[in-house]
Order: sequence, then C-alpha cells, then structure tokens
Amino acid sequence: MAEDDLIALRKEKLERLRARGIDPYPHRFSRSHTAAEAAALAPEDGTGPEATVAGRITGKRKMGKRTFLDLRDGSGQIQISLTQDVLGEDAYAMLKELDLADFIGVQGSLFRTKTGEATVAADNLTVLAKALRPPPEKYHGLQDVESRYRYRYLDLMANEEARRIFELRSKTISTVRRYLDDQGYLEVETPILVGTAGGAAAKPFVTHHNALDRDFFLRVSLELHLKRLVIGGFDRVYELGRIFRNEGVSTKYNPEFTLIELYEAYADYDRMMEILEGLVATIARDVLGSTKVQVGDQTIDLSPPWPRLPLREAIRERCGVDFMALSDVESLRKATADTGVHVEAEWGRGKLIDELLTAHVEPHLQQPTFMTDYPVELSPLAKRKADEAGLVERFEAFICGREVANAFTELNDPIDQRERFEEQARLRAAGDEEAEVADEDFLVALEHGMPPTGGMGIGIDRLLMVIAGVSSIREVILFPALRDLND
RNA sequence: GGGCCACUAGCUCAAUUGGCAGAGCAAGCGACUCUUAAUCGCUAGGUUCAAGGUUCGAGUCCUUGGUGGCCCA
Repeated sequence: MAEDDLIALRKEKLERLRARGIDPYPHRFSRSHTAAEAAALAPEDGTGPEATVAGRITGKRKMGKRTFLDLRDGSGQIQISLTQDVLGEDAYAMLKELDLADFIGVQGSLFRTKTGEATVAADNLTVLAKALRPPPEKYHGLQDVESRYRYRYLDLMANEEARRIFELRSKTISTVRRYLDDQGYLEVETPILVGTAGGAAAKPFVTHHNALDRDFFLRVSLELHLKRLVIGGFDRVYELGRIFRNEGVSTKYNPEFTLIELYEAYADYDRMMEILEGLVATIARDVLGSTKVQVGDQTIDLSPPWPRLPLREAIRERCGVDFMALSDVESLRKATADTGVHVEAEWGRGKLIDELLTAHVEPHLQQPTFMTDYPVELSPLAKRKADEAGLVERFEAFICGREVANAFTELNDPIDQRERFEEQARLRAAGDEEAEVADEDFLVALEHGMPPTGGMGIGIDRLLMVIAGVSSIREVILFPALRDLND
C-alpha cells in the first residue's frame, strides 16, 4: 500500500479515537515501572504485583478476544495481554484503532505466560501518542545504510546494534571525564568561533559575524586556547568538544567531530603515553568488560603497555627510506617517489615523511602502537628533542591502522615558536593550505612563560570505532554529514 | 578526485537471454481468549532514483546526472 494511503488510514484512526472522546496526545502519564523493572518483577507462578508501564507498540498479535502487544520503552520490552472480558467490549474494540509504533500506557498485574514471557494483564489502556507513519520492518529492521544515517531515529527504533553503539559512546565519554577528573584535571570550555584557526594542519570553515562585520573561523583544534590556560596557572586542563575541519565527507571523515585535548604542566609526552594507555584500557574495561575487542576478523588487545616505535625506524623498516640520512628535500622526494608513493614538486620534508608514514607504516599498525619522535617540519607546536636534531618529542597512537591520538611535549620556547610559525608561513605562501597559521596573541601569551607541559589530543570518534568494532565513522556519529536530497 | 557496485511497494528482498513487475512483513476485511517473526482465508498497494537514447518491446542494454556503499589517491 502506498505510503500516503498508510498515513491517511492512521489519520482516520486518529479521528475515530477523538470521536470516542479519547485524546490521542494526552499531556502526561505516570508509570510505576519501566518495562525492564516490570519484567523483573513478574513472578514465576501466579499473579504478581501491579504495574503501570508505558511505551511504543512494537508487536501486535490479535487472537479474537485476547490480544498481545509488545511494548518497548528506553529500558527494554514487556508483553501486554488484553482481553475483552477484562476491558469490556467497547474498550476492547478500540484496539482496532491502535497501530504499530503508537505509544500507550497500561495498568495491570504482572504474570508469566505458559512459555515464561513476563506480561502485564492489562486492566486498562491509555493512548499516549498516535504515530502517523509506519515503523520499519519488524524482523529485518532498517537495512538501507543511507536511510539509517538520514533517519537515525528509525535506525535506533529498529536496530538494537545502533542503540548499543550510541550507549557505548555515552559511556565512553563519561569514563573519559571521570578518569581525568579523578586525576585532578579541570574541564574547561574555550571559543568555537575564533579569529585564527590554529593548532592543527587543517582547512577551517569560515563564517561571518554581522554586528562586528568580520569573519570568524570555526576552530580546528583546542590546542592554543588550552595552553593559554596552562600559562594562566591551571596545571591540568582538558576540553572535550566539537571541532570542525573543512575537508571531504566519507566513511573516514566527518566535517565535525569530537576531540578531547588535555594539557598537564610539569609533564612530558611519556606521561601522555601513560595516560592514554590507562584511559583506553579503563574505557574498554568499563564499557565492554574486556580489554580485547573484536574488530572485523582481528582481535585488538588494548591492555598496556603498548609498543613504542620511533617513526624513523618504522619507515626505514617498512620501505628502506631513512629520512634522517636524506637531509635535502630533493633526495628525500626521489626516495619517496621510488617507494611508489605519489609526490608533488612543492611538497616539503614534513609532507613527504607524512606520506611515507601514511602509505607504508599506518596500515601495519593494527594493534595499539605509539609512533614516536617526528620531524620538526611536521610538528610546529612540539618541543625539540634534546639529543637528536631535527626531531621533536611527539607521538601519534595508532589502532586498527588509524590515528587515534596525537601528543607532544609542548614547545614553550617563545622564540623557537615564533620561528616555527614563520616557517609555516613560508609553506603557506608556497601553496600549502594546511600549514599552521601564526597566532600572535598566542605568542604573546607564551612570552609570559609556560611551564614544561605535556599535551595530547584524542579523536573520540576514531577511538569509538575501535571500541564499537565498526569501520565507518558514520556508525559512531548520530547524525553524520550527508549530502542534501534533491527531489 | 579516480575505479567498482547498489538504488524495484512504507520496510526486507525477487524478477531467467530484453518479453504481462512478484513475495514476505506492514496495511484493509474476516476467523481465532496463552500468542510472541502468532496462525488461516480474502483484498488492496508500483513515476522500478531522475532525464535522455537504442528497440516492435527496457527493471534489465547505452549516455548523462543524483544519492549511498566499498576500494584507491
């Protein structure tokens, strides 16, 4: 039957309810138990306590003078039994006007059917909200991937797995907060609309403030504001928030995503590794009950410690290129191209090394791994290593071949920082749209003195993909960015 | 950005070599007081993603576009 006809039929039922003097959208309803609570109270034999429950009708099985309904609320599901004997002919006849997806409330006593199903023997029934559209198919659920993302409420309604993933997401975020709060971290909020979109190599979104008649950017990281707070004297701060990067939309990228960044004074990147290992293992234990996760056909073991692998060694092992031995850009570019990686003439050292990492190393980093000690060209905000020129104290953590965290011992030498920004400006002038933008206000702050500090950013969505065992970022974002339907 | 694949009833899916567009669920009518993917009988439901083309004839073949998926850059 055509969709319009199905809707029209439900509207007719709505009018017939009104004709009976029934309000199909009453203001409130008091329930005594959730579905799960009520089901737990159902006695093994005989008749149990009274319960008033409410929820959406997900199943309807009419057998003459008795009808069974499945009722679902946020806690779970319980069966309802309605009989003409109890309700009376008139009220029982009203069941005709009820459809799958309608919300109702019932009051009655709990019992178990002969097959053991916890059931409310309803004494009465209240319509709570009539649905005008039919729900997805009850057995197969909603399978169409695009519809699942576009109409997420239908996905949640129909697919248990979708509900499970977003419950995992919520618990993960709670655990992150608790873990850091317990370590004396202060949660803060910093601007989303910024004059300079710094702290990460990414293209920003631009928006316009009418009253001030000036453009703002949406932040691409949290870094520079949080460091200002360390300068101000907050020794342990974090922010868990949304950031925005103006890049493609795919199963790997969403233009807005959730990042947590944390900064700790008098710490370094080794301390950040400990925090990450501890945090991820705690999340896994708290929300999954295990530090082993099944992702596709492989088992990921999140328990610490994770191996630490210098980037130079990793690249040398995988493709034979030693970027420290190739000091000039030309020879590094040729060596990179010789490994089969596509290179462009204007790419600098940092970009070339990043491409080597992406192409030859990342795919092999399935189990949790810290990739450490990056070239300075790639890390304009990280502190140089004391004993190895050209490298900084930085790591990226990889799980399932994807970067989930990025951390460094923070650069706190304001003169070095200014020079790094100047180098980035040269890259930008040479056509690198993702080069870091100098933030003069931040430089002034740094000149007031920042203690030795360790900092880290963790991509919550990427981490959740591991925790949930899924391969598309859209599976862990409730409303992922999609192209418009033009019909 | 490139390659491959998908798009058919509200939902889940069929349709042989190019030959009358089907089923299950959901819906309507009827039977049925322990069913639970209830069961049984009957009924209705289609711009086959869009536009164009080839053909006596297109869901199927061709072109362009749209959306999504997978892989690659």
